[in-house]
Amino acid sequence: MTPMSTSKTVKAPKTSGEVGKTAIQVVERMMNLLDVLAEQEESSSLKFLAEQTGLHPSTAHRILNDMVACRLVERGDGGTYRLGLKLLELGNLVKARLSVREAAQVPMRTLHKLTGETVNLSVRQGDEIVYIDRAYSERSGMQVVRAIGGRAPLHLTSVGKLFLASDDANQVRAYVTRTGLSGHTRNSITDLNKLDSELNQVRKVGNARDDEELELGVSCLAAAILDDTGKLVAGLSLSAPTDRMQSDWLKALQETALQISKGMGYKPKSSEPSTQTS
Amino acid sequence: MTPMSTSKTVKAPKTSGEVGKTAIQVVERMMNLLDVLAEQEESSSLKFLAEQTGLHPSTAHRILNDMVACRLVERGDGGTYRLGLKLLELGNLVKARLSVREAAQVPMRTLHKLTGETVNLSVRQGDEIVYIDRAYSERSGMQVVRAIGGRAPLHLTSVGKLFLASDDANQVRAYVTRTGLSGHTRNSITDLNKLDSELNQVRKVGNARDDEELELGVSCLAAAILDDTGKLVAGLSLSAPTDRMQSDWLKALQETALQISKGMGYKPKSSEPSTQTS
DNA sequence: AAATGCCATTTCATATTATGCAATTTAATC
DNA sequence: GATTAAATTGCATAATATGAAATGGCATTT
Repeated sequence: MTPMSTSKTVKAPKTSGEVGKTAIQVVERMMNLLDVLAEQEESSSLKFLAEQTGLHPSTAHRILNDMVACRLVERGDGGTYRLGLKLLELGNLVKARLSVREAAQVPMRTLHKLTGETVNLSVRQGDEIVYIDRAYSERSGMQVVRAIGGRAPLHLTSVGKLFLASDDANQVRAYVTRTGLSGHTRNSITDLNKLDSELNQVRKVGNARDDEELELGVSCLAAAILDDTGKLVAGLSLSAPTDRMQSDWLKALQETALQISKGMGYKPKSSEPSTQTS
Repeated sequence: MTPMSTSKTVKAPKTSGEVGKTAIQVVERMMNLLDVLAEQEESSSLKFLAEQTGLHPSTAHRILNDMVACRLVERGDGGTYRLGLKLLELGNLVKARLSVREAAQVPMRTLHKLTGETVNLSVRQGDEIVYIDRAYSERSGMQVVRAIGGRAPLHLTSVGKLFLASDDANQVRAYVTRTGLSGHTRNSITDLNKLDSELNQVRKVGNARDDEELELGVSCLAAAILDDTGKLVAGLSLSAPTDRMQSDWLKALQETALQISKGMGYKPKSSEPSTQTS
C-alpha cells in the first residue's frame, strides 16, 4: 500500500527495447548484459557493462560471474567480459534443428490462403531444383501441382534462377556448358546472353520469375529464403496459370519468404532506431 | 556459526554437473533448463523439464516463460519448449570473433617452451599453406623459422598434407594436375601414387609429417585444428632440425592442437558419463 | 455428450533470495 | 612506491522469486 511518494530518485527502468517484459528480474538483467555484450565488438569492462545496463557494479559483477561459471560469458584480457563458447554450442544445436521445411510450413499455408494458388518450396540439388514441400488445396479447380521430390532445370524455373543468380559469372558459364541450356517451351531461355541479363535482373530486384518457360500456360514468382549466415538455402515460389497470376502477390510472397528466413535465423538488417543513451 | 542441524528435509542440490556453482539461484536454474533442453532432440514439455531439473513446475514455467520473452527459448507445438533463435544469433557472434591465431597464442607458447623448437600455425590458401603465426625463441642456437605470411606448397609440408588429406581423391587429383607436384628436395613426394598412400596414412593416424621434403635437414610434425563444425581450419606444426626432432613430442603437439580446437568451439566427443537420474 | 484426468498457467502470502552499500583487494598509472 | 581507479567480497535488509493451491484449457474416456 505504499504510495508512489518514494522520495528516492526515480530509477529509470532502462529496459533496452531488446528484451521482452520478464517476470523475473534477474533474467531480464542477464539478457540486457548479454545484449550489451553482443553489441560490443571488443570485450567489455565491468564498469562499462554496469553503466550500459544501469545495474549496480556489484550486481552486474555477480550476474556476470555466474554466467562465466556457466560459460555463457568468458573473461578476456584484463578481466574483461565477452560472449562465451557455450553460446556457440547451443547455437549450433539450434541450427542443426532448423529445417526449412518446418519453418516454411505455416507461412506457406498462409500465403496459399491469400492467393489461392500453389506455393512451392524448393532447394537446389546440383543443376536442378527439387520440390521439397508445397501448399495447395485438394479441391478447387485448376491448380499447378508439382510432385514433392520432383525436379526441374535451374534455368527454367523461378527458384532455379534465384540459385543461379547467387552464383558468379564463371559458375553460370560452367552450368551452361554442362547442361547446354535445353529449352522446354518457346519462352525458355536457351542462350547465355539472355540468361546473364535475366540473372542480373534477378540480382537487382531480388526475386525471380518464370514466364511459361518450363510449361506453357504456367507462370511462377519466386523469393529467396536465407539462413542465419545469409546463405540462400531455399526458394519459395508461387505457381499459377498465367492468366490468374497477379503481380501484386509479389509483395506477400516476399514477406512470406522473409518470415521463413527469420525462422531460419536470418537477421534482416541491424538498422535499429537505437534510442539509447550514447 | 549455524551448525548443520537443519531439521528441514535436506534438499538434494540437483546441480547437474554441467553448470558451475553460481551465486544467483535463478542463473543456475536457467542454465540447468537450457542444458536439459540441449540434451533433448525433441522439444520438451513443462512437466518433463520440471522433473529433469527438480524445479517446481510453477517455477520452471516462469523461468521458461521469461526465456521465451528473451527468445532464448521457443515454444513448439502443444506448448512445448525448445532452444531459441537468439542462441543462434549470439552463437554466430561468438564464432565471428573466434580467431585461430588468438586461440593458438598461449598454447603455442607452452608447446614451444616444452620442446624448445619452433611451433608454426598455418592455414590453407588455395594450393598453398600460409604461416600465420609462430612461437620461437629469439636467442638459442639454430632454429627453423619461417616468415609470417610465408607460403609453401601443400604436398611438401606437414600441415599442407593435413589439408590435402581432408580433400577427396578427385580434389587431390585436381591439385596434382594443377601444380604438377614439383619437388624441392630428394625426399619430396612428386608422384600421385606416393602422395595418395601418404595421405591415407595421414587420414589413418590423424597427423602428418614432413621428412626433409621442403628443406633438407628440417623435419616437421603437424596436428589438425578443427572448429565447432569439425572443419579443418588450421594446422599446428613443430619444425626442427631432423636430428633434434623427438617423436614423443607428437603427443604434446596433438594435445596442444586439441586444446586450440576447443578454443575454437570444437567438441571432442559427446561421451559424457551422465550421472543423471533417468 | 458429459465427465474425468492431466498438464499448463495464474494468483498470492511469505520466506528466501538477490541486492546495494560500503569496505577490501587488486590492478593500473604516474 | 604512491595514488587512483576499478574489481571483488561481506553483510544487513528490502525486495524478490518462490511454492502451494486454485484456475483454466485440452484431450481422451465412459
